[in-house]
Formats: sequence, structure tokens, C-alpha cells
Amino acid sequence: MTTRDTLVQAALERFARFGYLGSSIQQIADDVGTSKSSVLYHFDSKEALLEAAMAPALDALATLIDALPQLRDDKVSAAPALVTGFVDTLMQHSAAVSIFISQRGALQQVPVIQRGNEIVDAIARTLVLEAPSTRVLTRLSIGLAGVAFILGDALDDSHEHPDPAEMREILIDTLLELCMPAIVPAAATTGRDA
Amino acid sequence: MTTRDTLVQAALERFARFGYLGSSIQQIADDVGTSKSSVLYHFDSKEALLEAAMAPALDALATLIDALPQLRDDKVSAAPALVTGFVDTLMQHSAAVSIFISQRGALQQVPVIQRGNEIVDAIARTLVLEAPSTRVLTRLSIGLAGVAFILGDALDDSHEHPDPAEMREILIDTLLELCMPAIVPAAATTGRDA
DNA sequence: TCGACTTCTGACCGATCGGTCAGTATGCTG
DNA sequence: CAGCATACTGACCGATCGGTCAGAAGTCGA
Repeated sequence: MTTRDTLVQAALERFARFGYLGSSIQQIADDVGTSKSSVLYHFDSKEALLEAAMAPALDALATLIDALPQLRDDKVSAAPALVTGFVDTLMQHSAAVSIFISQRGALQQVPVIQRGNEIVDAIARTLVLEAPSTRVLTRLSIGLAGVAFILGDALDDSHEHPDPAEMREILIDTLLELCMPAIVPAAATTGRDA
Repeated sequence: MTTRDTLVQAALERFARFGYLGSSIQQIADDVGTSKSSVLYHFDSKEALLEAAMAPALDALATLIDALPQLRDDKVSAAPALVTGFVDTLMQHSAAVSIFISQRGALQQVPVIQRGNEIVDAIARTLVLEAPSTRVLTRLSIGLAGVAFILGDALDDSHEHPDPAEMREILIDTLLELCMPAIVPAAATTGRDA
């Protein structure tokens, strides 16, 4: 792995754990055993490092959205597969997702965060079944923010974490239930854990 | 209102909008038209200011929890009132709630955040019906984090916000559904918005 | 009028921040 | 070998950070 890649990885972990503003270039350099100057050789600025770290996640989500406008007419039957792919992508990029959710407010003017906001809007437009009401949009926000929070919490090693496969199943069920309550049989979620 | 109170209010808004690390004492002083030295006269440190700002919310939640261990035996019938009171408290202290959720990771070693973590654990113990399973705990986390995210977003004046009363109703319904799916009739949430 | 107390301020401190720059080591290419 | 690009470093810069401190200004009761 190139130095640049290890820096991106270290930045992803630092930013997710301690926040963008709570992380310094020096700390990230120390994490990978190089110098601050080396970081600024590979990336023009701290913000450019953030963008490089977030880009793969945003690209993956954008690709996911672009790939499925063709099934816009049959959202109900496509929903489970859609949400499944969505959760998988979020889990693959959990650090970036966690960064976006927790730093979104503080970094409103940063371009890469604005791009994330646009993608979230596109996701909302894709997942919402009917004409957007306050209720359905609020439930969607709760689902997305909640899932992102869970993924961020799973990066913390101060406590035990459940099996990723089990987590995946729970996230898919819950998100589906929140986004499209009309098409999810209630029994599927109420009687699962005994 | 005393200078101290206005400082607490300004700190609450700053921290919620830009994060604790993204806010400086100087900025908060400027917000209320005083000097940085004046802030540090009323509060020993920036961290003490954060604690003073968070305290009312944490006190309210702690009081709410302490008040209801007696209905531990009949959680099912008590649940709606419990969640309603809980959402009301969160909405009354939305800035502090937003701060806690978004800064929790970056400020793990700050005492007032640790106190918040303990309160969240107590809330989980109170709201969970059965023996805690991964599924029910995950759903609870999604609900709490999602609701907190919504409340933080409502502090942002860059876009329109729905009626607080409508929001309250939606939050109560959704949280109840996430925490205690077994006792919530699915029809209550699926057919509401048409 | 005289302290004593509260409130508040500007000057100042050391530390750290993001970022610049000149220079060095290495290795490929002609 | 010379020449050039890549990778990297330490010294340094101005700005800002949280926090200290001596003192000014106003209020109060004795």
C-alpha cells in the first residue's frame, strides 16, 4: 500500500473517532510514522485529505443511486434489494459515513460535505415511495442518521460489538420498516428476537 | 437575564451548530458582545462552560428516569406516556441533545459527556421491554440517535422546518415503534400520512 | 470617604494549529 | 555520468487557541 493510501486510511479512522476539527495533521502523520510535511506533500491541505478520504464512499453511493432510476416505476418490489445494497454500501464505508453524519453541521461550507448533502437528498428522493410528507421524510432522516450512528459506534473499540452479519440484517429490516412501513409486514420485525 | 445565562445560551447555540471544537471562547464572547476574559471570569474553562450548558438537559433526563422505576412492572401500558415525556424533554433541550450526539465521539474523556453516556444507558434500560437482545438494542440506538439528529437539524435555519407539534407526534410514534414494536399496532403508523 | 466585593477588560503567555519553503536522499532515464 | 522527477524532511511562519493576571470601573454598606 502506498504512503498516500495509508494516510487516507489513517485520516479516515482519526476523523471518524475524534472528528475533523479534533484531529491534526501532525497526529495523522504520527499514526503512520511519517512527518507532517509528508502529509502536506501528498495532499494540498487538510481539507483535501478529508475529501480524498470521503471520495470513495460518496462515489459508491452516487453510483448506487445512478444505477437504479430505471426501476422508479416499481419501487415497492424493488425496495428490499435497494435497501440491502444501500446498507451494504454504508457498512463498507462506515468510517466515512460516520464522519459525514457527525461533522455535517460543523463543516457546512466544506465542498465534500456539500456533495454528501446532495447525495443524501438523492437517496431520500429514491427511497421515498409516495409524495414526500413531513412524516415520511422525518422517518427517513431518523433511519439514515440512526444507521450512520450505529456504524460510527461500531468503530469504537471501548466495548463489544455484535456480529456484522446480524447487524446487517437488523439495519436492513429497520431501515426498510422506517422508509416504507406500508410494504413491510409488521410480524417480520416484531417476533424475530425471542 | 444575567451575563452568565446569556453566555450559557450562546454557548449552547454555538456548540450545537459548529461543534465544541469548532467554537472558540472568543466567538461566544463576540456573540453576546463581551470579552473573552469575561467568559473566563464566569466559567473556569471552556470545558466548564460546556458542562454548565449541558447540565439542565442532563438533569431533566436524570429526573425523568428516576421518577419512574415504580412502573417497571407494567412497561407495556406505561410506554406511551414514558416515550411522550421523553420526547418532550429532548425537544425542550434540543441544542444540548444535539451537542451530545454529535460530539460524543470526539469528547469521550470529558466528564459531562461521560455523564450523558450513563444517562443514555439508563434510558435504554428503562425503555427496553424484554431481555436486551442485539436487535432491540440496535433499534433503540437508531431511534435515539435519529431523533437527536432531527432535533439538531431543526436548529439550522438554512431550510424550512415543520410544525413542532407535528414533529413531536411523529417522533413519539416512531420512537415507540422502534423501542417496542410488539405493542404498537402497525396500522397506527402505516396509514397516518395520506 | 473608605475599603471590599463583583464585574469586566486588555495585555500577555506558551502551545498548537495549518501551511510554506529550501533542501536532501533516492532512483530512473538519457 | 548528468539530469530530472518523486518522496520526504526540518525549520520556520503567522494566526489562533485556551488560559493567566494585574488592574479599572461600578456598587455597596460601614
